[in-house]
Amino acid sequence: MNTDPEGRGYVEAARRANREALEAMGVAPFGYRFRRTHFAEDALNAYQDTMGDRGPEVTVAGRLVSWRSTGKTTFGHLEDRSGRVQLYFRRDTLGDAFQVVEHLDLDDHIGVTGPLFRTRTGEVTVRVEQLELLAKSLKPLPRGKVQQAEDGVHHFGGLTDPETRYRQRYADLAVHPETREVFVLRARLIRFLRRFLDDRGFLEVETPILQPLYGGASARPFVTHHNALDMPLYLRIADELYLKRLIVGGLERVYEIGHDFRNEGMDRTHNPEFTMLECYQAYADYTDMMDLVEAMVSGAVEECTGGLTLERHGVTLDFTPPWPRVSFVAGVEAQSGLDVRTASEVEMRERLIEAGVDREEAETYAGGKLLDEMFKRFLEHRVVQPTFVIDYPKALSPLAKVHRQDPALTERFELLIQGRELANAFSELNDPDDQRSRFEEQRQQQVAGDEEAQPYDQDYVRALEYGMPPTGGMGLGVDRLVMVIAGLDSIRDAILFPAMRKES
RNA sequence: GGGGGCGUAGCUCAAUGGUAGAGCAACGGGCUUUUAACCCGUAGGUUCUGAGUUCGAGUCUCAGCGCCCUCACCA
Repeated sequence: MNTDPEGRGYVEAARRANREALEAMGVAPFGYRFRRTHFAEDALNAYQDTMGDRGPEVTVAGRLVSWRSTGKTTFGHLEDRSGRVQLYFRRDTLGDAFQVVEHLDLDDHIGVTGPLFRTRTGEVTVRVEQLELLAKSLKPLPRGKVQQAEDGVHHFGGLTDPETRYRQRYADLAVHPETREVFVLRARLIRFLRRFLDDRGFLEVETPILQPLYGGASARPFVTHHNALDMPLYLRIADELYLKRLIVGGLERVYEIGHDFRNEGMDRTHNPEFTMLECYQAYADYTDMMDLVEAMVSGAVEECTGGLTLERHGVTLDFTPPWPRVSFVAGVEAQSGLDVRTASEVEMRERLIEAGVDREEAETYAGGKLLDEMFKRFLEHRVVQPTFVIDYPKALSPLAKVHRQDPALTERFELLIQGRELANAFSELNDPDDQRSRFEEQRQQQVAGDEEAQPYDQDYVRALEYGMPPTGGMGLGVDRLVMVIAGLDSIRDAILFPAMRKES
């Protein structure tokens, strides 16, 4: 590569030469402000065919996304957040200003003014009479060519490398309107979730992200250090215990939308920091939370897509309530032939091995882990349509209340869609003595080497001792809901800046 | 963490172990209604990094870095 002293290539050197040429003729390469009268989309709509060659004058601003010079004439497209509009630059219209046009580059930000007309090929276009350079682009975006044909939009080249798309999300967004659309949809979804809960009397709150003691889920935390206090702090793995303290405090209905942090593996459905919605409702139980989730998620799908069905990989997902409710025990038994409440661990392990689990691996399963494997193997991945799996075994659910009709079970449900957990909810355990003994169990597991065991939170037990009303609680993975609604296969496509290794 | 794949021009990709190429982008010239504009010409490379095998490595071997897929764990 023929580089200048700063290590840039010849392509960038050419843009810098253009910048210098513009500065030499008194054109500032970076403006301060610009007032537009129309977005691109509005400009297109402002033209009527009866107007002929002299449509209304518009002032638009945006980034140059295409550029075709034919000598004394140049065509290009300007893109703003609403879309694109074609620009037409004529030497005899612009006079001396045409020299500026000759030093523009693809990706520059400009503002232009002029009347609308329709070209010979039928496209509504701005005949540029005034031009202002707003920001010079010194580095070309990795832009492919786009051809709009009758059978759809065709892409030629462009930014396709996933690593570059995530690391340089700004370039991905600048080049791909469809990427911008995902995050517009994400914002609309979160706005809907807030409004939904606000309308039902839930109070939005903020609880600590830096915590002296983490809890509320089983996961390994990130640890940091507070210098002034000289003590370790943990990034929260869940909001749960703080939100329930607020229920004790009488706020009755609270929710929080924020980031949780879990120091675990990353893959297509896991990012180390992710967005969780948790909400808690006093005097409610898990059946109330099921109604809430059903209304909230189906409402979100309708808000974002206009309908209640989604096409995903050839399957139609139907969000029309009510959704099927399958009991954990019956669902696993239907596929495995075993009732997990009465079957022996040996029987369950043998059944898993028959189903294809490695024998050596299966021999290590016991207790809650074994039940979890039975669930994963015989139920979870088979659930495609929105479905509530309800009444989980007690061993799997240390924070949930015991089922009022079966002491082996808890009042808990998960919402599954496409074989994935989207939400998890309980009738919350509010007996402080019971909670204390469950923390004791966790402490023993921690001593035994379980790095995900939950630490004993004495302050939380103290709060429960003051009396927490019966409460229904729910947590929902917002990134995963975005994935479902936007049809994304990787959580990285639902997060603007997904976690990446340090760039070398 | 285990297994598999990939890394070449600004972008997208080629190249039997034998002179590293193409399209687009860039630069120069031409063209006053084009739209993947077109025509003529020019330039552009530490083939991810480092060792090794070889007369000779983009290609083969080893190590490292990064990304993707997959399995395990977790939402």
